[in-house]
Order: sequence, then structure tokens, then C-alpha cells
Amino acid sequence: MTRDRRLPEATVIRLPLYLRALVDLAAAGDATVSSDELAEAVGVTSAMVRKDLSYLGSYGTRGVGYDVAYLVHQIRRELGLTQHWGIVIAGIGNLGSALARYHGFLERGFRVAALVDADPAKIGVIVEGLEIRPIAELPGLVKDELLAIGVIATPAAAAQGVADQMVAAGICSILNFAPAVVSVPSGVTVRKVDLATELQVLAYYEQRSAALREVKKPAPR
Amino acid sequence: MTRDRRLPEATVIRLPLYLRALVDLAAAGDATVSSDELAEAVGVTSAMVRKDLSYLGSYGTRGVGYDVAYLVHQIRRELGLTQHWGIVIAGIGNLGSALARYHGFLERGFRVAALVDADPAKIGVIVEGLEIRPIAELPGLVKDELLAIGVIATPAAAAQGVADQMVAAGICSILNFAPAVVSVPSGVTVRKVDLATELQVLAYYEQRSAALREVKKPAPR
DNA sequence: CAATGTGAAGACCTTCACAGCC
DNA sequence: GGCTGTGAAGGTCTTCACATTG
Repeated sequence: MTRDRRLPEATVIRLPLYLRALVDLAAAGDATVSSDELAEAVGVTSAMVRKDLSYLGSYGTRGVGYDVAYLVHQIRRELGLTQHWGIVIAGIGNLGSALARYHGFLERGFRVAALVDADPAKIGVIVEGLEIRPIAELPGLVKDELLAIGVIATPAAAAQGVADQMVAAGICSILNFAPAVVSVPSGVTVRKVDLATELQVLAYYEQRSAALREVKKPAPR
Repeated sequence: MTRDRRLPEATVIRLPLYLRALVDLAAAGDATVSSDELAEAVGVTSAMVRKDLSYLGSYGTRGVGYDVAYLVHQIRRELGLTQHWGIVIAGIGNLGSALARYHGFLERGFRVAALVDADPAKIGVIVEGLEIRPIAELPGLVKDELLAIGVIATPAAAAQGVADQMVAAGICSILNFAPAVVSVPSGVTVRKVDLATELQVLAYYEQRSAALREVKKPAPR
């Protein structure tokens, strides 16, 4: 079923997880993997693995499982990871510099190719071998380095302005770490990672289960 | 409709976003807000705002909107943010120290109360006024500081071990930044933030729309 | 016989549209 | 009149269960 060329979003989000697990399996020397094993490694059900992979095509062998190397190749192709992507990080504070130094990006095909900041005091500072440039240079950087993805690591108040400048410079995919909603023209994709929000969601469940534990506990005397 | 005491997960995830927008509105001096305005601020539809808020109870006034201050209070209560939560960060590398220094946590009611690491060379180092402690001290720290939430910022290989130690120390809510699946006993909540995965998802959509732009572009001659 | 691939069923989430209320 | 609150409709995602196939 290689037909439908648009994957469900939920599937797109899981493909990177399968990919990581498969790369690990390949490194461990496994040649094939069943949907059960892969499900176990990723923390989902085997039916989900099979349905997700079926969107890519019928790459499994009944009675055997999936060829690890081949699946890795297919998922990479589907996600567009056969090429390396250059990314630019805007806002080189705490988080921005940590991201600039994060080696996990390079390992997965993303090269931090430019750093920009609005603070004149930071211009020229070297972080992880890269010089911080003024944000006004974005258009040139995007053109010269063929950047496709922008990462916003500025304070919330600056996020929308930076996003606008990124879009104007030709960037169509943005990962936003600032705790603010940025609006962009259609055709531009934004994904948001909000650290404090994640903690707040955890707090909700913690509170619920704490209340539950309280009830279950033997009454104090 | 204050009945149902369990919120849909999708709603729980949006409540922190509403909360942030409402706090901003309150700071700007707005006393009431309509579902339309709030939707605009958060980037969702007004129907969604109304449905989400209806799970909390009927706190709006027809023809008028919602009382900002009262809604802030109700959402805080629902999310369990009336208390301040102490969190411990495990793995004080690039990301871990950036998180330790991140002021956004404190602003939203989370106090970084302890830092632990497995590397002996890091023990005793002060980050943002906090001394890095050996991970073996987790149980004591959890008890003394009443920690409820653990943040894993270690390399992938260490993540499962750290999670196990957190669970053994009595932590029931974990935010995992390591690119690895950690399994925990039932009753423990884990949320995952995977930076490289987010970029991979962006790459998929970037690739798709780049292909589209290619088609639309006038043929070169 | 073991494991995939997939319709169908079920759960969950979002949008619609309008009755109800201020 | 304006805006909320909510059943009902419409989507999307997940699970089930089994026919299919190497």
C-alpha cells in the first residue's frame, strides 16, 4: 500500500522514535525485527507499529518481521533525512547556547550552521566554534548556508519578531522554545516546545495521583 | 457542569496555554475575556476554548465572557499550581545546567531544588546557587525537599537507570529529555521532550512543502 | 506456523450549530 | 444582541481480530 502520499500526523511523530530504536537494533547486530519487538522498544502497541509502517508500504515479511536496515532506509527517506539540514538558532542565552552545543542534533542529521542574537554585546562571541551574528544578517545566512529550519530560543516577548524575520529571510520551518504563540503565514510550519507547560501538565497528574494515594493510605490515628 | 472529575488529556495540555494568555491579559488590565479573544491569543478555535473551559465548570457569563482573574484561579487550582513544586534535575551537562538556570520555571511555580549527577568530577560544583550532589543522595533529597517531579537530562544510556533511582526515591512524575524510552511502574507518569525528534518532524513537513514549492515554481529555462 | 497487513469497531478529539441566558 | 454551554456530527487515531502469506 505505497499509495497514499500523506502520512497521518500521529504517524509522522512516531517515525523518529522507530528510527532511533531501529538504529540501535542495527548497532546491536539484529538483522530483522518483529512488530512486537519494535513496539516494546518504543513503548507502543504492536498493532500501532504495523499500521504506522503499513503507511510507508508493505516492507515486512509475514512470518518473519521487518528487515532492520531496509526499514531504517525507508523511514529516513520518508522523513527527508537523506540530506543534512542546516539550522539557525536565534537567541543565544541559556537555552540557545545549550542547544548550540547539543551533539544530539548532529548525530541525527542536523547541523547548527548559524547563531544569531539581537543583543549587540553578544555579537562576535564564539559558541561551539560558531560566531554569533546580528539577527539582521539572517537573510544572507539563510542564502549562504541554505538554512531551512529556524530555532527560536529567545524570551517570549521577542519571539514573534524573530519569527517574522525568519519568515522574511525564507525559512519555512520553525521550532519555537519561547513560551509564546507565534503566528506565521500559511505554508510555514511551526512546532512548539514549552518546557514549563510540560511541567504544568505533570503537576496536574501528580496532583491527581497524590490525591488518590492519600485516599488509599490507611487512615492515620 | 462541574461533574466529571477527569479532564481529557488534550484539554490538560491546553490549560497551561490558556493560563499563560490569561495572566498576560490580567497584566494588561483586562477584566474579562471572550472565548474568541482567548482563542486568538492561544491559536485555537473559540469552540475549543469554550469546550475546554466547560470541563472546569460554567465559569463564563453569557453575553459577556469570562472573568480573567477568576479563570486564572480556577485553572491554577485544576492544574495543581496553587502549591509550589520542587523539582530535581539529574544530569547537569549542557542541557541540565541550562534548565537549572532557566527562570521560566520559577515564574510558573516550579523551584529547582536539587541537582544530581553521576560524574564524581561534577559533585560540589555550584550551578545557579545550587550544589550538584551525587545521585545516590536522591532519596534523602526527595524526603528533605519534598520533591515531586524529576527531570532527566542525562545521555540516553543513563536515562533508564536514573529513572529507576528516581522511582525508588519516591518520585512519581518524570520529565525526560534524554532521547530514550524509559519504562516505569504504573502509577508513575513520564512525559518526554525529544529535541531531535521535533526537528525530524519538521524536516518531514519541510521536505513535503519544498517538493510542492518546486512544482509551483515556473520551470527554469 | 508465525507474523504481517488491514478492514471494521471503538475511543477520543474537534468542529458545528444553535438553544439558552445575561 | 452577544456570547456561553453543549448535544450532535464529523474527523482522526487506536485497537481488535483475522484473513493472508512467506
